[in-house]
Amino acid sequence: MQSDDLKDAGLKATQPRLKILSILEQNRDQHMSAEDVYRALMTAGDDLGLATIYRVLTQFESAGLVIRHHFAEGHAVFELDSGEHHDHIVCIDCGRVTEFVDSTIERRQIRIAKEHGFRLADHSLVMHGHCERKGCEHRKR
Amino acid sequence: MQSDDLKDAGLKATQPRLKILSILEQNRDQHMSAEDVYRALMTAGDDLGLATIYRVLTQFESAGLVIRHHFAEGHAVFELDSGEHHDHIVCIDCGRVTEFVDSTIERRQIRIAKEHGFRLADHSLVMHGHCERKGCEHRKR
DNA sequence: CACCGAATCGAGAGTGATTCTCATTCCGAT
DNA sequence: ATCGGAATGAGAATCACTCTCGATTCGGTG
Repeated sequence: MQSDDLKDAGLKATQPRLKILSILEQNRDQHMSAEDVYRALMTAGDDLGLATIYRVLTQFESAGLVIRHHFAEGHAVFELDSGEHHDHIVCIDCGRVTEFVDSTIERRQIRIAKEHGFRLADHSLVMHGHCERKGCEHRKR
Repeated sequence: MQSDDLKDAGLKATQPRLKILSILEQNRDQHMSAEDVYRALMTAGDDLGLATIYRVLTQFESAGLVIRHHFAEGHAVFELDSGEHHDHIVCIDCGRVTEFVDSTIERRQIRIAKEHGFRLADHSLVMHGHCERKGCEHRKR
């Protein structure tokens, strides 16, 4: 049950938190901004304050439930933390996000960090390109 | 002469642009935010408007004179474009930025993009870690 | 080297995303 | 059911940045 997920994460199981978690689970395959979550809740008939959404998403991040990304500048997007690290390719034209993992790159990073006197804690690799998917119009922005 | 650099980039050699370029050259080893540039100019006795700095930095970026990065969320930082692509490691504790290039990673990225149906245009790899440099206190945030 | 139209500036208002404040409401251990 | 601390919501505030527009500066021209 979801309320247990929250308890396990050390958070009280409040209505707003349950609803936000539920929206994120219903959109596992997407990266949602706070605004996206807000709109999804409105559509579902739940009227939470935007401030609450920002606050809760940040708590979820601290608790390790979600990961925050900054693909586009301007606003952050969130995804449930699947536990498996991965990097992203974002289509410059349509914004679609594809995930991938590459062990060669992962290994090289650790080595490079070490060579430069760093203990690697974390990294963010975002590639930008043009996807060949049909429906992606390479629309000029 | 600097005014020629601007002319070559297709920009009129105005005082504000010359001064901003000069500040960036004096800080080649740093990544400066618009605010940093603003303060450096103030300190040097030049009182430009913040709006001008943002505008000029954006023009410099379009002209290929500088590169804009988003290491920390919140604000962008700029560095003169050396012409050689590189990625970054940022120390979580002291904020120091180290640059590196790794051809293995560069090659893998192109291949991965292709495998996923993308034509790679660009990428951003930022690693975060703890540097071992003395003076870096691992000070808690 | 003074002139003039176009490009550029600066100050301040405006914007979008996010955070803060604080009075009110909700959880959950007792 | 009760109570105290945690959480929420509305709106103000903040932050980084962009826009607007009247004033100023460039630099090619005569």
